[in-house]
Amino acid sequence: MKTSSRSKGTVRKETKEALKPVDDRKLGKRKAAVKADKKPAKKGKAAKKDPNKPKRPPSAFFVFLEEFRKTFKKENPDVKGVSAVGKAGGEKWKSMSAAEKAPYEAKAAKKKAEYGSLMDTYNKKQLC
DNA sequence: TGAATGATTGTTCTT
DNA sequence: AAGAACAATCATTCA
Repeated sequence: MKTSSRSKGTVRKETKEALKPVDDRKLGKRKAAVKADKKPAKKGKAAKKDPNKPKRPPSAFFVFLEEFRKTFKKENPDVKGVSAVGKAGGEKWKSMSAAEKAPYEAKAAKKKAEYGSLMDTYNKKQLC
């Protein structure tokens, strides 16, 4: 459903240039396919480049995943690995309708608002 | 023993 | 406009 969730207005029309740059991500291996190859998602600190850089708020998908993980693990206590929940969650996420994602998006929207505030502070620091 | 990885999508920043 | 990077989780795995 591309129903376009871009109701934000960021891109009003942009003609047909961004009609669909690429949607065949194949979802096979996001590692090198989606991005070159950089995932310092270590446990310590992934990006400690900027001390004031606020962490990005969890997206609607993450919010849903957070709750989904509990349910999934609860019904599948034998599940091993985060990829299992990730795949299951991603599959279900796509199966969900906009109405179902609404509450999750609402939360994500709120996070974005708070993140915006932090960004303002971060911007001031960067501004020298 | 300890640190790193893998997998999901989304959002946001940076160029 | 387009690309690149990172957000959480947790069992498994390499040295």
